Amino acid sequence: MITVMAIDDHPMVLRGIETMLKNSHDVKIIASFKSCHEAYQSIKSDKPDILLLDINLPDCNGIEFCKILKKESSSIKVIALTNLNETSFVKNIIRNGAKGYLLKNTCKNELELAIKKVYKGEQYLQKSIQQRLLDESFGITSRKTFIPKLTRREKEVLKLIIDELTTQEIADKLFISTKTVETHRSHLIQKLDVRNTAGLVRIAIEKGLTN
Amino acid sequence: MITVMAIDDHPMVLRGIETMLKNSHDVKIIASFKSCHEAYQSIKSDKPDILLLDINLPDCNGIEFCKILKKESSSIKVIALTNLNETSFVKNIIRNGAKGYLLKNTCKNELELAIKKVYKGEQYLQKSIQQRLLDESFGITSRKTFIPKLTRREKEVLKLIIDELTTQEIADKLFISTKTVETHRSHLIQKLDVRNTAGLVRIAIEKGLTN
DNA sequence: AATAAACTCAGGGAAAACCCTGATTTACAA
DNA sequence: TTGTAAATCAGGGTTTTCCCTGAGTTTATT
Repeated sequence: MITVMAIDDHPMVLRGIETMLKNSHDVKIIASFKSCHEAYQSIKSDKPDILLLDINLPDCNGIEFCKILKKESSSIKVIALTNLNETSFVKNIIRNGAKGYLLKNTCKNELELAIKKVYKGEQYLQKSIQQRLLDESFGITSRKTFIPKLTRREKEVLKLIIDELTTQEIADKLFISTKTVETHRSHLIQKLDVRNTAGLVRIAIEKGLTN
Repeated sequence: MITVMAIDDHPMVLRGIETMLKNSHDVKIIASFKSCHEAYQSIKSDKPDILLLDINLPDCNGIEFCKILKKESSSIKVIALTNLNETSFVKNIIRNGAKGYLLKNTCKNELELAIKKVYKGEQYLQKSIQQRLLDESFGITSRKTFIPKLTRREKEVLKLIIDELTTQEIADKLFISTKTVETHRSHLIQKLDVRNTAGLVRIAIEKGLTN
């Protein structure tokens, strides 16, 4: 019997999950929670095999929570269960340790299948998500699949750019000259293959370089 | 016994609704559908008392569907059941004949209560929605959830900014002067309460204003 | 028909971003 | 030891963004 916990802030969705899995012979929901905070202790003590995790949650971001869990105990396997149909979120949470990604429009069979696959150590992505990732990699290959190496300083500067700081302000904050910041900026623009600040921010968010 | 139908494209949510109402003595779910199209004939023939209706649906907009049903003078009473936590949607669908508005984070008791109230001819709005409508009429806007209305043109310009186009390029593309584009830019900066292009891109992506 | 909102455009100026070449220092690895 | 990557900084110039005031036109709503 595979033990499962779920975190979602919608009681309706939790009920739906419970109902979908109720008659399964292999999968058992042992608890469900409205927030990460509520779930945390139970996960620690009861150690479920699988966690179904929403991303938009009231108290904390699902991606962050996934990261934390992975850092602390590698045994639990996380399946993202969310409405966010954006490849950037998929990449981001997979990069942070999730093994599956399902949209909430999934059905009973797929949910059960995903849980079993992930339990066995495989990865499970919903078909439509999989297709979109493929399409994307065929379409904009060079840029989107390439993850450039950014130096420590470049990442720092990038974060501050995203926080709307100007070159002058960044210079003041890091105790370096504006000229140095400009150098980092142009390196970032080259490395990330964009044209200006707008592209910098977009790519950084899409690739999750903000963390 | 109050008869209820539900339309939602997420099987999970439909299951949740069914489960929530299963043990009720006064309310009975008689059918549920993934799209308006599928539901239409059943509504016509079986004439349920209440329709739980999502707004974002694959084949048609819930608000439009509500309008159509009301135009055909069916006696059915519509309760919007959606994730759209924006007063504009509430006002819009209420204006088009809906009698209730619930978010999907509602619980069993509230769902049942709302159905009963609406069945009796009363209006039912979820507490948080009600409060926000009140706040709004007093001119209070909470900055966290506040998503300003962008005009058609502003959205167009915003998308092109995110695509790394310069003001000049945007002007060429939209066949307007650079000065006009600059006006839109500064309106965007004001409305979204940011300091520069970086903030514009970040907020737009985070709030999903790109669609 | 009247009001409001949206869209358009202009001038002028300050600030910021972008681009290029070139250079020094530090650190770490081959 | 030598080479490479990283981080630092400068000069000097171009382009873009940002900000302000002001104003005419179109479109939607009432």
